[in-house]
Amino acid sequence: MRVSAIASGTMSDPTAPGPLAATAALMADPARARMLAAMMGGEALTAGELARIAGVVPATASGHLSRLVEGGLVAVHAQGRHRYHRLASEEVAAVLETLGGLSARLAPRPWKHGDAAREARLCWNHLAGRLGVALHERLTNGTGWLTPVPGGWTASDEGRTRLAATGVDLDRAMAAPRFACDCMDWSERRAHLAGGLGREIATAWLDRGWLRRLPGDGDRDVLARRRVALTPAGRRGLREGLGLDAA
Amino acid sequence: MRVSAIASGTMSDPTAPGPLAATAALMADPARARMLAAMMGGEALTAGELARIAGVVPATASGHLSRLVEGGLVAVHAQGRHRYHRLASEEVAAVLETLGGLSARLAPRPWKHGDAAREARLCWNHLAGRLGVALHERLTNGTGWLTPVPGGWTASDEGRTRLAATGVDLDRAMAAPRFACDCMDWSERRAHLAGGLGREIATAWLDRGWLRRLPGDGDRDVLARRRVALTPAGRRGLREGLGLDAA
DNA sequence: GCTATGCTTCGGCGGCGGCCGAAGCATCAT
DNA sequence: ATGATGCTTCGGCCGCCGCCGAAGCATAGC
Repeated sequence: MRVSAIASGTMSDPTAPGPLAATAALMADPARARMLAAMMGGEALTAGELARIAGVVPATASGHLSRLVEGGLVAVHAQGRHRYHRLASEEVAAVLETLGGLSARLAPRPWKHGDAAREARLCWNHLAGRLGVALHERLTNGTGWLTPVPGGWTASDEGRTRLAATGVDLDRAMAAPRFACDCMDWSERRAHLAGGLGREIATAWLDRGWLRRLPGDGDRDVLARRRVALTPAGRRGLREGLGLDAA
Repeated sequence: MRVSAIASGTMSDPTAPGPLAATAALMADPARARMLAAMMGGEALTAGELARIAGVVPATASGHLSRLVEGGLVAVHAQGRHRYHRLASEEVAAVLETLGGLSARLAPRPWKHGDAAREARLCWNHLAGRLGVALHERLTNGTGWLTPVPGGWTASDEGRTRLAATGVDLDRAMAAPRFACDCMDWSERRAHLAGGLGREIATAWLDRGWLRRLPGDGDRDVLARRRVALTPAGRRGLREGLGLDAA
């Protein structure tokens, strides 16, 4: 009978750590969590930078990074005497994003960061902060350029035209596993745009000089590293192309 | 200037644990992870049951559960001299699901569980295992009863009719935050159906006796607790209603 | 009342693991 | 070659936390 088959030796040791716990443990250390959060900016960072971000000496950071690489969360790329680290996959970024969102909502602590990083920043590879929320609002409510589908959003013809005119590569956006979906914003507590479209919007606007990265405070502040600002050209482009008046 | 504002005291302590690490730490302990996995079955479990599942004495389990409740991952409901625990929200379940999926893919270790739990089981609130994968296959490939949209799946008219005929409440399924999306199967390494539709399918088929819960091995085996089996009526219903021949 | 059961709190033990400084390699610069 | 820089490995310290047994409450049943 079936039950005896389960009770027999074929079942896994119930006291085994389990893969979930192992992966969670990698994220559970404050220093490692700061490193991972920093890598959510999308760029590859050197071990030294990550050590400073995490607030530990290089020796400690090296150990942490080894474990993250070993655990498959981080990919490393040696170049000269530097070793560049980045998240291993978009899936890792997605897990960190959802886990971070849940954690932020669970922790009722008021958001301590100053307003600077709330204005506009990159979240993984797409636009977040007040600007990201305003864009989401503009594209979905009222204009109908994005219309809801079960798991996210799809673009109307008018929306495609408008977005393409701002330099966004819609074909590449469609090729992503998800075209457009919501990503909860830690600071605004409202949704902004993620998925392939979010990524293409951010890269396109950075490329054409509508957005520029702002220098952070050294590399201590995780959020500051990802800060971006709308340039005058970008402000004009958003008003004329999307009818979005970024205050 | 902006940078000085960040350098000033308004920024959070960069050495603070951070909510992400704190939440991850709650999932990082093997015993707690087993408890959380057990609660993914959807039912509320008593502290004693969870202690046995986790393989620790009640005293230890009590401590773990306190921390999970304190951390907002688990909700507790006292009734008589029992205390029933369940996951605090669907969002928690979603995070566990994605984190578990990532972990399973990262850990290349072969799946140790016997075949029993692989046949058919409930994953959170929807159908998984071989039956879940077969159903997913049937609904998407060939029939086109589910058609892909950016973030998941939508149902064709034919698909709605077919599913409604099996007792699925499509209105309730549509009301969910996600109608239908993929959930990676730990044992099969292939997608099965999650979202509102997945939930409604499982509840409907359990209600009409097409599926029945199987008794697990006491409550030691997490997967066994969630095992279900197709009844003869269910086998017939699936073949006649959906053209799905569940071997 | 008393006893049994479910659960929690308390105290103490032990180990995992994070931290650092020092030393060892590797790479780049002069 | 010689030194400087980036990074890793090694060794030792220390604290956190998971584990258990025992005792303390609460509820249910007699």
